[in-house]
Amino acid sequence: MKEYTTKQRLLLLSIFQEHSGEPLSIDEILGQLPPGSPISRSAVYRNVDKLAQEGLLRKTLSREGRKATYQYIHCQAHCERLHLRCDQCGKVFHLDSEADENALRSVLQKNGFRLNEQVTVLSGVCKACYERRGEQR
Amino acid sequence: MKEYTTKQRLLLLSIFQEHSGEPLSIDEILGQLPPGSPISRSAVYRNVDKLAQEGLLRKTLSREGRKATYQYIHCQAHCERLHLRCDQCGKVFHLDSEADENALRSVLQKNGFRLNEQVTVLSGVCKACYERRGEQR
DNA sequence: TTGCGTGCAAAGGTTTTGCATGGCA
DNA sequence: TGCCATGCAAAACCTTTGCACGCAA
Repeated sequence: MKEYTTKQRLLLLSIFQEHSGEPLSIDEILGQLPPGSPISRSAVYRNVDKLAQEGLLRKTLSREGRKATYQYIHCQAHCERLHLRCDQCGKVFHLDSEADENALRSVLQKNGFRLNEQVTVLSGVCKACYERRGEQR
Repeated sequence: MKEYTTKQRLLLLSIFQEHSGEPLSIDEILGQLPPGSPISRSAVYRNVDKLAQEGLLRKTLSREGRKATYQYIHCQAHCERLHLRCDQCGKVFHLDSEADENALRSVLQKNGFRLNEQVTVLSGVCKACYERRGEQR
């Protein structure tokens, strides 16, 4: 089964790279495309599905929980680093130091938990987002 | 705005408590109900939505990504413990020790990451699931 | 008794699919 | 040239909504 690198696929990848880490719904993807882009709605559906299967995108629910969203995973599968993901903006952050990372790993290991690099994220709210919301806690 | 505790709501809560931590789709919920249960599909939709808003359930995507699923959060909002969630079975585990937990927290804090108790989970694959799949790694 | 929650059915919105055509390898 | 991916439109599917009625408080 041959695979083709079409301009539609490349278009989508470029959109996701521009919005690295942000979750985009199908409509948002279509909205981000330059006007007159040679891609149909169904091609968007088919491509993001494929990209998600390949592990390049992560599929989640939109904040309102109505639509599916996709976000680019810029950390490759072979990348050994854990990361944090913000529930508000969808951005993904690396840990500051290797020591921090090792601390996390050792806890996980002790608890019999296997790391799955593609999905090993801590959900929460990042500094920028909770400061922007003016919360104190 | 008054609120009523209906038998439909109680039925759903009992289902979710029985399947504590497992993600259930609307159809699975309906399937789990005793035959002839006095509840309609739309009441299920309305109730799980409400329960999710109240923070009793978490809404996610099914493994195939086609349907929404809901899982019971048995850890109350005031519960200060972090937990691990298995992507395979949806079960939620507490950390073994308080020391482990503190180690995690300190890493998060150092990285300017705010904990959101209701969503602070580590995704991965639990021991039971990866042993069942017969994987080595 | 009041008015929210329910059940039913229809509407709405999202995603998938079939088929003829186009374009990458 | 062969065959996968696309585009379009229809179908399928999931979820929400309107309305009259029932039931919890």
